[in-house]
Amino acid sequence: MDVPLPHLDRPFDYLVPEALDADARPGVRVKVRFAGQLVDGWLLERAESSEHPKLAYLEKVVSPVPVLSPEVARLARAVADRYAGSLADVLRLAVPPRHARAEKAVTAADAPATDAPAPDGSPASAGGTAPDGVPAEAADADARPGGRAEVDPRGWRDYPAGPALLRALTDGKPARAVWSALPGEDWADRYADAVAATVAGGRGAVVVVADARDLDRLDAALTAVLGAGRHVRLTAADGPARRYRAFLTARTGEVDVVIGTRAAMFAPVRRLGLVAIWDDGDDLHAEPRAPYPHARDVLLTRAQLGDVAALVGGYARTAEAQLLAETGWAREVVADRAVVRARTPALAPTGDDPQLARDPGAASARLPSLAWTTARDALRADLPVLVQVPRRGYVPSVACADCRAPARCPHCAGPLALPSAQGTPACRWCGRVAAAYACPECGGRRLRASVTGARRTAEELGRAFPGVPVRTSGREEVLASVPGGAGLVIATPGAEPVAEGGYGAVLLLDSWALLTRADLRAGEEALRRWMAAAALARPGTAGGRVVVVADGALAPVQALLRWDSAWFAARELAERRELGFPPAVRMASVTGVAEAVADLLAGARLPGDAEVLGPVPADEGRERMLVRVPRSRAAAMAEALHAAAGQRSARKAADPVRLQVDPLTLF
DNA sequence: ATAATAACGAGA
DNA sequence: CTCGTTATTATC
Repeated sequence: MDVPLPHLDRPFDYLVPEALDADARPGVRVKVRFAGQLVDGWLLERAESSEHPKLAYLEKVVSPVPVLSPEVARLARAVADRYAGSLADVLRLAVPPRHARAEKAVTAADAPATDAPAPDGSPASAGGTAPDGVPAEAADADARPGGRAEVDPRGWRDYPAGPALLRALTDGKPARAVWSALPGEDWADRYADAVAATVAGGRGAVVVVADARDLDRLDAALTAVLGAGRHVRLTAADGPARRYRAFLTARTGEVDVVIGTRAAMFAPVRRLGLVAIWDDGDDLHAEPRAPYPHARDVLLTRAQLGDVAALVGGYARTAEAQLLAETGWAREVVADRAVVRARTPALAPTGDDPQLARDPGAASARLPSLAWTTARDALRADLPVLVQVPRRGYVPSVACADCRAPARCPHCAGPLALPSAQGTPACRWCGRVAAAYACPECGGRRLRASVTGARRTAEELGRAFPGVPVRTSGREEVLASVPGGAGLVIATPGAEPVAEGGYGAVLLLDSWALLTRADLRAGEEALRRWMAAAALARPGTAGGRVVVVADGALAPVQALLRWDSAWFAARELAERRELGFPPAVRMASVTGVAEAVADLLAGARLPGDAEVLGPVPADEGRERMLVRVPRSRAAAMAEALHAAAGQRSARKAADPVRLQVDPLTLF
């Protein structure tokens, strides 16, 4: 039933009229009369009989195409349960809106082929709770052709466990890996290897990446390895028609490799053998619509349910990936330290003190002198230089309104920030408020917010290095790649182009904008962004250098300097265990007006060891409570919260309450 | 949303 | 005790 009300989150039985018998197959969209009105729904399974005394007839089969595969139906139910949401909400994310013209085009093209392979050969039990053993996909895999082409494991040889991973994929084994990519690694090629190995074993794959640029890269790499037409892109950015078309291509089994952004995480793939996600720390992987599932968790659930291999990779490792490794659920695929050392660019921290910049060039660019000389040397060697600058939207730092000198704390020289538009500036390091600030340079007393954007940094650096071409890559225009040779590239985090041959120098200037964010993940996120940029530098042996403007004693900076995000992730996870934060525990946030939140929690039969924390004020006069349970009680908590939401919706409680399991931000 | 049903209270 | 009104609950 395609209604989002939590108390209606269960299957309903209908009679199938004679005329619809042929079309009414599991997985089709239907229309039924429910409480007097026509509503959309999903046909989950056919049955001989029903417990229910008086059944109504199915009104209509919207389209005879069984868009919902049994595997995805089962997955959707599991995801709804994990996130305390409704099946209908998950199905809205899992199956793209129907596009009649696209449907006609696809089904006309391969009408004879659609019935023959019978993608759902098993008697479809999509109801969710009834586990019918091995899904059809896994059973089919045994029928894989014996003679299979080996995939060249060369690219994975730098990782001792790599070649074995590829072999396992080809053998159809449900290998699970947490991969830490080496700096300079062409991750898209490695993912293409993994997909090719899976395909060689006669099975399909789903790969999810964070954004369009990563998708283009993976697309190109896959085309190179598999050839054209073996895979399909699934992303909301392609528009409804193309998206639905791509979806159908996968659903009919025409292709069995789907790549895409998080819209692809539910993609139906025949004989699924591998799910993979690249850069799982990117917050774009978190679905912003109810029930807010995270692509990593959806894919891992999929792997778990279907005996499917899983690959979680990135330059940096998340605490969640670390948990997979520590619990033994997945195996680490990492390079030996000697190889890491050989591939890593020369990394150095530097202070942020403008006094250090005695060179006139450095001063005019407002760069610490080490950053300036590093860039200058790389340009002299005819190598490109990448400068990572903060993105707008972070709490802005503050500068003198007259001379533009950065405003610093008179006490500890930390950066000042304005907590609100009209507030008093306060130090981000020591927290002291600087009520009567006077600029040490010019004596000015007025302050202005100053996140120096990519554009201005570009202008200033252009002046500091006359004659050098300057490119910017950011929100408006994201560059995929830049040529080798002397040139400056100014990019915001996540928009760094790849340079031909690698950058001679990478300057990471946005350190405290990242590190001082009031966020559980601030350190992890800073490291992730630094590593993503630093990975584009040449190895130290080939002259690649990275300068990070940050205190070298800080743990994320240490992790960057040693290129050891596993160490940082282990530390981070240990800390979260101590503090009782995800992923060490499971949390849920309950957001709404105070009475509604209290009402829901009062009605929730939470497990005995659940802790309820809060309230914390949320935006628009609402408040937020957090519920925390040990991971072993996660399912019980989700069930209790979903049931409580059901009670509320059944009695038509007016004020909505938002339930989020493992919300991305906790504060 | 809306209809069936249970609960309730006033008036006969 | 009945009728009419209102809260509650289920909706195939």
